[in-house]
Amino acid sequence: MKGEVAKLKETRDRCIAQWGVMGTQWGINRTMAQIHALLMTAPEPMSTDQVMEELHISRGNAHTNLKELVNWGLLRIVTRKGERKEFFEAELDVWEIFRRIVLERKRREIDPALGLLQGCMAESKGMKTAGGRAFHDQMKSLEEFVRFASKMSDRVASMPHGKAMQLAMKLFG
Amino acid sequence: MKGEVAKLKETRDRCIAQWGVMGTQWGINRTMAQIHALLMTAPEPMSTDQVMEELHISRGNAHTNLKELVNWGLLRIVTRKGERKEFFEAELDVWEIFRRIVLERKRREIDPALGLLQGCMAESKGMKTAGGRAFHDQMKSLEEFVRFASKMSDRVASMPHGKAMQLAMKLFG
DNA sequence: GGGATGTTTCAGAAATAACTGAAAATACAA
DNA sequence: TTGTATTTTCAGTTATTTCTGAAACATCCC
Repeated sequence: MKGEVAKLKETRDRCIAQWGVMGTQWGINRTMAQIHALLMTAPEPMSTDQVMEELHISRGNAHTNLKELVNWGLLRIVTRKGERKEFFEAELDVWEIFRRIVLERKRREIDPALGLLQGCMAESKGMKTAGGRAFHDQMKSLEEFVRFASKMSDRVASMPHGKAMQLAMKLFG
Repeated sequence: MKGEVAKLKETRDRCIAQWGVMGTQWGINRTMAQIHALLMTAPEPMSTDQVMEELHISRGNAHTNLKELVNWGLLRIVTRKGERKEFFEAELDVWEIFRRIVLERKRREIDPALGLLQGCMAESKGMKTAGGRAFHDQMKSLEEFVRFASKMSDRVASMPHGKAMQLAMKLFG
């Protein structure tokens, strides 16, 4: 019979691999998602070298993606007394993970769209032809909605966990 | 001085090009996003050939992406009496666009993650080692949250526009 | 059937994104 | 300052995704 330790390793490895595959569908790269899964399930912080070895990837790749995850706020850098090496640990609180992802997506996906729509609205303002007015109206309704979505993202992401859940429960039972 | 028609064309073209660039950051391909912008700002339904000509793309590319947008529910196929050709028109209602995107993303991003987490949870159930229990607990808290997010997506996407806005206003006024 | 019109598929080409490995830069300790 | 450990960068390579263009397929009409 297989030992529990071996089975855990197997399960965890498959989890990491699959999380990587899914990452490509979330618009982040495979390695970044794998590192995230690796560290979310690591019993303690890991160094760049440990990540390289575990995932069989190069130093450059490990480094770049670790730092990118730090930028997202999904990993923290920790150091040990007397050691210069950096270790990385994952944010484990699900609400905090959610908040970070919402804010980052807003920044990358919503804000640029809003800027574009506002530019188009401004340029088509006051047009007299039917085509011009139709374009302006369409841009306007999109802009209003995207601006609203932007605000909602901020509001949700600024709520504490308990409050958000309480609210959601009240709404949706 | 530049005519309004020319200016509109310029603005619209830049809008389409930029929407395409942003598409790549949303995890859909450039052409698909461009076609979406093209049709959202088109005064009337367009044929595959018109789309090809407007965006300077091949038939295969136009076809594949038009059909993909139909799958998302962001375009509809319309036909004209006595004509065999298919024309495409965009969904213009912002709430409907939002709903479609939420549902599609849930299907692609949330549901697969939920499946993976539930599998990992099941496999690590009842483990006795500290590592095994920690892994199980982490999977469980992620699973609970993702399952919750899945439910929220469905609920929000099933609300009529008016209701959703009314609710949002009450919450965040 | 056979021709005309339109849609779908797909193998190979082109473009884009991700990764490697090594060199350069940085930080610290002696 | 000099040596060592570590981080960062980046040019070149590899992998993946997207696009093209043409052939296959479908549908309708004569």
